[in-house]
Amino acid sequence: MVNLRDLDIQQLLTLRAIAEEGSFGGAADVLRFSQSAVSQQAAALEKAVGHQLFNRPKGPKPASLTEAGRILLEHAERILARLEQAGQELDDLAAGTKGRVVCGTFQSVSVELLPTVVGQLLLNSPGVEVELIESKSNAELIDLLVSGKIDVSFLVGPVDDPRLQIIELGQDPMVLLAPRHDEVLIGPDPEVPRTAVPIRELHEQPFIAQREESDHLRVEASLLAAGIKPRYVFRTNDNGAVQAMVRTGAGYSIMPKLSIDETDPDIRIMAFDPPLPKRTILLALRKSGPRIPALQTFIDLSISASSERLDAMPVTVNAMSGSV
Amino acid sequence: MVNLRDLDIQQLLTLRAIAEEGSFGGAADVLRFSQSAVSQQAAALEKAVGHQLFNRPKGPKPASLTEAGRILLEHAERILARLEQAGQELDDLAAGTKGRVVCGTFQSVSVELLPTVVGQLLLNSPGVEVELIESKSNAELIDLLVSGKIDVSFLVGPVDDPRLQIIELGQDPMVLLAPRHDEVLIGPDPEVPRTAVPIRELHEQPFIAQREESDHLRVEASLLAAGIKPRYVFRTNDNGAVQAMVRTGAGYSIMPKLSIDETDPDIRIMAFDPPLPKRTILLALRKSGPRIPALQTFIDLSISASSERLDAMPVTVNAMSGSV
DNA sequence: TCATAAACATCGGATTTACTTATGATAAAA
DNA sequence: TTTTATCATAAGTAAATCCGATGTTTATGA
Repeated sequence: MVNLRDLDIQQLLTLRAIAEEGSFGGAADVLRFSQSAVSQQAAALEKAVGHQLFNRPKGPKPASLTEAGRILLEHAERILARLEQAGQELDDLAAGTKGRVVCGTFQSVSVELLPTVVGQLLLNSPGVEVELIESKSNAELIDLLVSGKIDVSFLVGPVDDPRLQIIELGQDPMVLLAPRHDEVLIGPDPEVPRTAVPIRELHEQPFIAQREESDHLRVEASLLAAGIKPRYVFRTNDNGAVQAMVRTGAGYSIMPKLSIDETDPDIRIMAFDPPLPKRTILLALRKSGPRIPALQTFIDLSISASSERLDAMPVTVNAMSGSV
Repeated sequence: MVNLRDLDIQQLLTLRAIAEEGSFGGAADVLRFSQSAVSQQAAALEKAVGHQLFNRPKGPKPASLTEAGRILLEHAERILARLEQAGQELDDLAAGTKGRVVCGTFQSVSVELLPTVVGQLLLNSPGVEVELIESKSNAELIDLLVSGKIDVSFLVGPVDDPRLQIIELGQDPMVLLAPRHDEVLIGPDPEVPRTAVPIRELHEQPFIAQREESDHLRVEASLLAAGIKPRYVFRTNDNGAVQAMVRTGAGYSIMPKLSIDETDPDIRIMAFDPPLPKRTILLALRKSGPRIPALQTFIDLSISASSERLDAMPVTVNAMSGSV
């Protein structure tokens, strides 16, 4: 049996060239080798496959393939074509028109930000595949990222991992969801509804809460610190359910703005006075390793989509001194 | 763009092994290389394709493929599979269960001898292809044979070409075709028809002749030498037409026995007294070059079929002294 | 018939490639 | 901190590969 390791792509190229040119010397010319080299390659190939591949009529007559040579050539053509194709696809990858991006995400990002990004990406590069892996846990996403199972991930800040490159996309404020025609928190003049609600008015009001979400725990802590204790009338993890409950007037809810379906006409969104702490939304990548262009496009689109949907990051002293 | 010549089948095997084993060291073990060799091969492959193919997490963590690596691996799998297949087909070729035999032939052989041979060959080796190239000219068949366009050819002897190996299959006698119920040449007693006709009785008899066939020219010369001049009433090159004309009683014909459809019930076949010179039927092959097993089978079957359908070769003095 | 040309094989030598072994570097795990 | 499991790198050597020159064979043409 033939041992694959003894074969060589150069030998297949030579086989093809000899078949096309009809002579060793001709093949040598197109391959930019000496005739001697082609002769030696041909001999080596024959030795490797254990069959005579070429008829070598003595004297000034053209060489031709034996039956074994024809069989091998057929396969060689396919193999060389596939190598070409592989090269082409790698080129496409480099050009950003092909590739697969596996992205870690969590619910509030999945609702609107991510669909926008993915939609724009696929619009311009139909050859690109995007796979999403959703998780509630920052830590799990970081693990997947570091281990290479995903290429990029949205995270909730702060994150400080030396293995990761962090891009701060912006801040996602917590907002109050109220029914459209609510009369309690909307302010004295229904014609000019308030855009911010004093948080002390929330005391003892009925609330729909997310269950065990870290966001929610942080919010609760903030309210408690201000001496405010909401009254929870329902708990669920389903964002849509929360929104539906609010719509019916069963209670209010406090949610990250990103999670909300802002097209819902029966819902009013209001800020807080004073504002609750905002979540920082991050995009994280491995520091090392290749970054395919499609991924870079994904990152760029994420940044631009965030600038429209998230609050800007607060300016830090360091950032200020960095410019000038 | 990737230069195919820089790629190497060993590198593809290594790529696959690394992907399967999840580590360079593991791949080295299954490939029976040192870890260093695998590392160098991986680096060389990456350089050749111009993309990083492996994620190499520092420390004791498994290596994985990058997107480029996955793309290349997909193609590598196909390429390796095709190499396997090529090896398998070459093995089949060596075993005689696959291959293509291109055979030169001429009409009288094509009628019955060849179908028998081909039928038996395909019965035992369905993977074998047989292609027939028919020509009237011995010289043309020899050219095709020497130039490698055909692998083997039936010829009419004598042939003495130093480039060819000649196998004498047997002798094909010339026979007289008469209508079944002929009353002229069949002899005095219709119940006991003669099997041989004295050639002098052919003088001035009506004959159907083949046009310009070298066989026929030889026959005519023999008859003329004996002072016999047939009367030609029809000439055609179509054997079937000749036989049909004879059947209707339009005339007799002299044909090589091999060309005749002996199953025709309306035709009587008779020898000559004295016999006309017989044609020697040969099988010719190139002296040099590989002979695939399917071809050898073809040769063997041709010899055995000929021994049933042709007269044995006359024993020569040389052949006699050769034995004992 | 003899020289020429066209084809492939082979030899010898230089260069390049591709292993192996040994060692280094890194980070997780113990 | 030490150990362990990774991969990378360096140095040396064995092998492969290529070129140039030359040899062999056969058809062609003078």
